[in-house]
Amino acid sequence: MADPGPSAPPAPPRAGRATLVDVAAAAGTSASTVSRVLHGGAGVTDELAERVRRAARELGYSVNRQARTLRRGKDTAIGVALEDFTIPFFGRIVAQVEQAAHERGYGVVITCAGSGRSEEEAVEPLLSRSVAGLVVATGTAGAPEGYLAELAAELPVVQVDAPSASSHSDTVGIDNEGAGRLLTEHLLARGHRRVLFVGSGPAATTVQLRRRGYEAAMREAGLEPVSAWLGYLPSETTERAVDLLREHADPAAPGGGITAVLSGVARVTMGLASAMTRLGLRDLAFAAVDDLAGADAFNPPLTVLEQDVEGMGARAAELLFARIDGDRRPPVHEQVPLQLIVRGSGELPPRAPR
Amino acid sequence: MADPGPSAPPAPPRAGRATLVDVAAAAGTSASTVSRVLHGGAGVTDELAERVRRAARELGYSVNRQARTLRRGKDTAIGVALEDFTIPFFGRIVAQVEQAAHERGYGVVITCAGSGRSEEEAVEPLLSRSVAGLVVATGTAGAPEGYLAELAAELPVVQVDAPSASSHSDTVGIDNEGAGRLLTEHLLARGHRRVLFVGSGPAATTVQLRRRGYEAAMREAGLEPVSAWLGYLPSETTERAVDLLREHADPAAPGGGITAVLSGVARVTMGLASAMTRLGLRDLAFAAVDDLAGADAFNPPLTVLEQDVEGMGARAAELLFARIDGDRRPPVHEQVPLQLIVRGSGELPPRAPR
DNA sequence: CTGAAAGCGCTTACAG
DNA sequence: CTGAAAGCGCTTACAG
Repeated sequence: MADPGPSAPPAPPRAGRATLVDVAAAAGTSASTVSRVLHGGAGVTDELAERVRRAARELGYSVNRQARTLRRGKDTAIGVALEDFTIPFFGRIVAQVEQAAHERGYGVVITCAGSGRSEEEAVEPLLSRSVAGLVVATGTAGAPEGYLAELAAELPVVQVDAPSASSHSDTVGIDNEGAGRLLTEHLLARGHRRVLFVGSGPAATTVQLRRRGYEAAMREAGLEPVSAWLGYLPSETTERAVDLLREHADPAAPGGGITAVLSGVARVTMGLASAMTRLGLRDLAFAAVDDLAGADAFNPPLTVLEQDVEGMGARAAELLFARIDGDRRPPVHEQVPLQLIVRGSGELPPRAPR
Repeated sequence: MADPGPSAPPAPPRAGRATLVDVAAAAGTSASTVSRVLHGGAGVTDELAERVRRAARELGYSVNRQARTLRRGKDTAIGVALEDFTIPFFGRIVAQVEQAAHERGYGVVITCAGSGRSEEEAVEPLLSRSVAGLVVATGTAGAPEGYLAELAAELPVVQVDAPSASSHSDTVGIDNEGAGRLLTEHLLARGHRRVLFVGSGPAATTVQLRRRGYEAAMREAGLEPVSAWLGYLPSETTERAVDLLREHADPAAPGGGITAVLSGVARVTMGLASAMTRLGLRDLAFAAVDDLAGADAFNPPLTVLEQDVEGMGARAAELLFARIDGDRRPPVHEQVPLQLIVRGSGELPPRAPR
C-alpha cells in the first residue's frame, strides 16, 4: 500500500462496517442528521440529504440492528417457532412468513419447538432477541396454552394450525373436526364400511379433533370407528404402519377387513403409503387430511383434503404485522377453506382385500 | 392497587423484562458482578454468587442479546441463507443447523435466497444483525462466488451443497459428477440404452455437474446422451414433465424410445413421478439423485442415490462453529458418502414402452 | 473479590 | 433545519 502522503484526508476509513458516525463525518454533518435522512424521513435540506445518501452509499453503510433495537426496545424481527422443519407443511409456512417479513424489512429468527424441547426453552432464544412478534406453529407438539397466554400478554402472537380458538392470540387453521368428518363421509359414500383412522399420537390435539369428526361420521352411519396411532418419529412410522395394516387388512381379525384408510396427519401419510406398497395392498382406498407432494404418483393414489397452506402462512404474517403495527382488536380466529381432491378412493374396492 | 405504604421497599419492580441493573439492585450488588456471576464465571464469592443467581431467578432475568451484541461486536446467532424452505432437503439442513446452534446457545436467523432475490439482498438482513457466521445453501440459485468470497473474508461462511470447492470458504456437499455417473452406470448395467437426463435448469451448477457425469458414462458406453430441463417452479414442473415424457417415450421421435429416466435433482423428481403416473408409464425405469420421502410408494418405484443430508447439515454446523471459535486453517471441502438404493430400476423394461 | 466508568451504534427528545 | 447529549442494557478493562 502506498503511503497516502502528508496531505491525505484526516481520518483513514475505519475497518469493518461503517457506522452512522462514519457517514456523518464523510458528509460533514452529525449522526442525528444522518439518522433522519436515512430513516426518519422529512425535515432535512435536499442538498444535505443528498450528500448524506451519497456518503452512505460510498461507505456501504447499513444500519446496525442491535444498536437500533437496543435504543427502540423492539427488534425489527419476528420469531417463528416450528415443530419440525423437515415436514413440508411447516416449510411452506415459514416460506410465506419470511417473504412477508422481508417485504417489511423484518428479519426472521427461528427455533424448533419439537422433539422434547419445552415450549419455554424453544421460545426463550426468540424473546432474548426482543422480537416484535411470534408465529407459533407447534402443531402436534401439545397444548401450550398456559405459557403462550402469558407470552401473548406481552407481545403479538399468532398461532398457525392451532387446535383451538385461543382467547389470547390470533389463530389461523382449518376446521379439523369438519375435515375428519368430510373425508369419512366421502369414503362412506363410496361404499366403504370399514375405515381405519390413523394418527400420530393422542397428544396431537389437531389430530384428535380430526379423529372426532371421523368417529362422529362413522357412528352416524351406524359403524364402529377404529383408530390407531403411529407415533411422531418418521423413522418408526413405516415399520409400525406395516404391522398395523397387516393386522387390520386381515378380514378374520377383530377390527380387520378394512377397505379404506384415513390418515389424520401428513406426518404419518408417507409411512402408510410406503407400508401399503410394501404389503401390496393396492385395493385399499387411501385418503388423508393434508396433501403430500407427489401423492398423485402413489400406488394406490391418495385422495386428499387439501388446505391452502400458503394462504395460512401469508394470513398469519398479515395478522401478526397488523398487531405489531398496533391493531388492538380482540383475537380473531380464521379458518382457511378445504378442498377435496379425489384421486384413489373413487374405485369401489372388492369386499375383502388381502 | 394498594398503596405500598411509607415503609415499602424503595424501588417497585419495573415493568417488562428485568435488566442486569434490576438484578443487581435486588441482590444488593453491582451490574459488573451480576454479569460476572451469570456469564463471566469465576472470581466471585460463593455467597454473593448465590444471592445474584437467586435474584436473577426470581426476576426471571435473561440477557438482552442486543445489548450484549452491541457491546461485544458479534451476535450469538448465525445466519442461514436457503434457496427454498419448501423442499425437504433444505428443511433437513436447517433442522440440523438449528439443533447445533441451540446446543451452543446460538440463535438462528434465516433468509430465503431463491426466487429472484439477489444474493446480496438475501444476505444483508443477516449481516445487519451481526451474525457470527453464515450457512449458505443456495443450491441451484446460481454462482455467487464473487459476493460470497467478499463475505467470507469478513466472517465465517460454510457452503452446503456447493457446486465447487471454493477457495474462500468451507464446503460440504456430494460428488455431483460421480453421482450422475454412478446412477447412469447402474441403469446401463441393467440393460438400458436410452436414458433421459432431466434437470431443473442450466443455471443450477450442481445439476450441471451431475449431468456431466451422466454424459460421460453414456459416451463411454457409446451412447448418445439426451437431457432436458424442467425449470425451477414446482407449479410448472409436472405439466412440463408430461410434455417431455410424452415426447421422449415415443419410439418414433428423435431422442425417443427411452426406457429410463434419470432425475438430476429433487426439485423435479416429484413432477416426473406425477407425469409418469398420469401417462401410465409403468415400465419406465426411474432413478434420481437425492431421495424423496415416500418414494418407495411411487409407481414406478424410484431408485435413488441417497445422501446423508442430516450428516451434511450437522457437519456444516460443526465447521462453522469451529471457525467462529477461531479455527484459521485453510478452507476444507468435504463430501458426504452416497448410497445407492435400488427400488425400481432393477426390472428390465420391454424394448419399447408406450 | 468488587465496583465505577466507559463505550458499543443507534434514536430521539430537546435546544437553538 | 440542524446538532449536542442522553440513554437503551450490556461487558470489560481499570482501579481499588
